[in-house]
Amino acid sequence: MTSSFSNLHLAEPLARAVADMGYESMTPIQAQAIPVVLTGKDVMGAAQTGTGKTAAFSLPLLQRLMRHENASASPARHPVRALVLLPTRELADQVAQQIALYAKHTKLRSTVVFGGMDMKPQTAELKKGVEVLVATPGRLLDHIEAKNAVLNQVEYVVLDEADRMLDIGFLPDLQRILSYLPKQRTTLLFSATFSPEIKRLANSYLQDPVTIEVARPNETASTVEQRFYSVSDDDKRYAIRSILKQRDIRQAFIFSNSKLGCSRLTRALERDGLRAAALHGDKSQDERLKALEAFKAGEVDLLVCTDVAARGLDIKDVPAVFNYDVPFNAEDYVHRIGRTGRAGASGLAVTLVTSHDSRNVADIEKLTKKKIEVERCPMEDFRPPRTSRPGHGEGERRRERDGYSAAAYGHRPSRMAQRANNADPFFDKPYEPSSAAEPASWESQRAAAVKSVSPSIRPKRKIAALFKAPVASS
DNA sequence: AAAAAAC
Repeated sequence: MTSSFSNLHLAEPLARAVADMGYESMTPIQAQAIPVVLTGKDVMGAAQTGTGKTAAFSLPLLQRLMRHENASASPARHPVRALVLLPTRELADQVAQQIALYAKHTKLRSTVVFGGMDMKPQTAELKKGVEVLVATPGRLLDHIEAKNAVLNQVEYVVLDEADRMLDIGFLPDLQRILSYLPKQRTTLLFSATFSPEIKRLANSYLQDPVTIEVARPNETASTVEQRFYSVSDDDKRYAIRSILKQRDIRQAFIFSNSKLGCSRLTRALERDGLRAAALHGDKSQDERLKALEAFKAGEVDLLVCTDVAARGLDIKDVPAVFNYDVPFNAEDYVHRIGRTGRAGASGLAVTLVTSHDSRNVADIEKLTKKKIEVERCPMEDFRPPRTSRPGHGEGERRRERDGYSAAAYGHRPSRMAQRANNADPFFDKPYEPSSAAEPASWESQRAAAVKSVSPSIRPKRKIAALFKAPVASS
């Protein structure tokens, strides 16, 4: 076939590194991007997750840097010539390791700097001089301001997970970093997802770019089986345990929308006797790296994480991803489920859906252009009987197992029954697929909510929250 | 509604 690395005529040290790693044929993004990057043009590249984007930009980048590689030990003779920026520390670490492998037979030097670690060893590496610098934005700015890193000779800048790097949270730092770089340079942007707005913004950073799209942007990998299960908040953890058991799955990523939720879920799963570790931004860097390593080594089965782990992390053979919470951004859904089904392997992505997630589910459907069926969750009964409460007989146990059904009891639930059952008529009702093609407007959702909620059983502040307009997004 | 990235 034409898409073999041997047809690329990479410089011998790079070809040898590729052979060392056992790579033979290129993935589509590699086959398309490598020749373009070799020309030195600006690139905007979109490809599905897990298809080898790192090699797609780093191999041709190294090849171009090799034209003037330099064996001298002086930092002045080793200016930073290529800068690779990433949105999380773990990702910077991973990409740096990969680049070091590709460059190992060349004379090119590379290093990585990110926060949460001692500055000194990073400074020492920078002072020795590196051609390729991999970094997260905050720490890089620290090094720039401390004059540890001089970027006025950068020829190539890569924004990996580019849409995240360009979003509002990162943009100020990114702008400052870019202001230290020469105007005359090559800029490469890569991601699996690009929204139209980000695409427009991205184009303002590129000169006469070549756009490479090997798949429809935002497309999910066909190797991932996607399931959406309707559950109540209280049953989420039991749902996960049921599915793990039924599918005979040992390892999985479990995504939570908040750091607190992530920690709580981890503790609860540990109490259930499962081997879980938490990974989120409130953990020390040491704990973060340990959690990741333990998961990679198979010492931990469930990596419970926030979206810090949604993008780019490449761990072999992770069979499943659970969305304990439906992500706020549909783009994050695409990235999260991209942690499984990598490099052509098969994977399972299970999203747990409650009644207040309709809108986000609709957004996912719209973004991925894939019809979503919300199914009944296949649950084994992991729910513990709550015998500690007084007055518990067969009826209560059945109710807790099957959920409260007014029909089954032939009457309307009393307020007390509702509280005892943790039933919340609006927030805890399992998700019901709506026949409406378009997501309901916020106003109509509010109207429906107000109608369905009797003020007498709702605390006042929750009602007030329902009336509060959402903050304008943009 | 949250998370991430600097101390």
